[in-house]
Amino acid sequence: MPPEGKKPGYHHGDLRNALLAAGEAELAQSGLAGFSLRKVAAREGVSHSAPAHHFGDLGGLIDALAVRGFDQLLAKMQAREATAPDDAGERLVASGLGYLEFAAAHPALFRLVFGTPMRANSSTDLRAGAARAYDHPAAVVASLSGAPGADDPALRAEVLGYWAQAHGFAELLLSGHICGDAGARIDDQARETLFREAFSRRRSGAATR
Amino acid sequence: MPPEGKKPGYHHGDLRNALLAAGEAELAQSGLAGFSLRKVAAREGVSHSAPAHHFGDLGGLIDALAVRGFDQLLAKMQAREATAPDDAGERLVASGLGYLEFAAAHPALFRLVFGTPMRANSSTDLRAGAARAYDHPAAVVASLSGAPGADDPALRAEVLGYWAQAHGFAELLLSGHICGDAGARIDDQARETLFREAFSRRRSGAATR
DNA sequence: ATAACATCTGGACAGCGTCAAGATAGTCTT
DNA sequence: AAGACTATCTTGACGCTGTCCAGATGTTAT
Repeated sequence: MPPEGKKPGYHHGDLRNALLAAGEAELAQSGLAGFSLRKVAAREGVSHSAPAHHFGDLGGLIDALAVRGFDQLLAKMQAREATAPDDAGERLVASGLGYLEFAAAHPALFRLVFGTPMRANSSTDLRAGAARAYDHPAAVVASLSGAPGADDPALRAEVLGYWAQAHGFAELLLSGHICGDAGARIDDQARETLFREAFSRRRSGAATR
Repeated sequence: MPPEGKKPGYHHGDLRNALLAAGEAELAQSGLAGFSLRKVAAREGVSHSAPAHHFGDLGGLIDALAVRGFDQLLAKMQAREATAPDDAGERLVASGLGYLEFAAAHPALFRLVFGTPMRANSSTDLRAGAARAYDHPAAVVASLSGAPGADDPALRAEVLGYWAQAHGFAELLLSGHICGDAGARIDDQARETLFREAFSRRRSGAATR
């Protein structure tokens, strides 16, 4: 019966995916600070050490949540781009706005995703998820810059600068260093105006390369 | 005898400042994950609940460390600028490099500083520390843009874009999304080259405003 | 000296992540 | 069909955490 999980008919059915969903819910509700393995387990009505078999330890659960987070981030970028006019520059701005949208909609998950350090021994899933999220804006920048070689160092710098700006904007927003209070949700429209304003200067620089 | 703390002659002498120093040391050694009030207290040889009287709770200690962190960040920016040639653009780049230097030298403290959300009810000290750190790059940008009015919205956007890029670069560096491994210290020279490359595009954009 | 106060200790408590041992349910081999 | 095997989950324990509270200790003011 489980749609896609693992084999059907376990004790729980599909505990692994259920725990991931519960983890996201818990994260959205209690934030990153109060996040705990035991609360996630309790949310699914399962014993406190049931998650261990699926994720090893807390780090394992966090990594798995981060993988899903990367994919959600990517999806937000793509969704926002789909609403943009058919212009390379506009698509890039839209992608950045999608980035911000995700951070604003899921602040705790966003912090979890980028709080998880990418290490040389990180799981393959995690590295692949991060790569998917990075490759997409890279492709957009490439199309904007007239598609030079994919390994062009200038392109790499361009993507890095773009990503850093969008990411920093998101982080500062969540820290409350932009709107003055991390709790008060900044108005969507105001956020977009602010980002466009700050970002347009970067774009004009990119166009002159 | 205590140089500047509070009144002299306590049981410990100047426990508050001693705990702050111990906190930074603990942070540098064990990172943000393993950070604990009790370990900091043990470092100074005092009981596990001695810090409570000076900082209230863990959040109070963290806020106090964040205030110091902001000042250290500011100092790093200023120190780096002092070595830059006398050119507004170069000073701005130097300021960003100072930002990165601080993040690379004190990763856990950097994350603590910006992980502490600025809320409307945050302590006056914390808000003032953040303001000091923000006002400085703002002044540099203002001098670069030909010093328009301090409340010019265009200037505000310019500063925000600059800050976001430097901050995002630092965060991505610490997450391991730039060099591929959060543990491996990226070479100082490589970091600077990368940042200059990514940042120069922004500057050229700024110049055309 | 006596009172008031700031500072620090020590014990208690619930919640946490992790580990080890055992119960339960599904699958596979024969 | 029956037994062996494995995956899944429960239970109880451990040390560590932040916080609270009663009290001890040292300092200052009256």
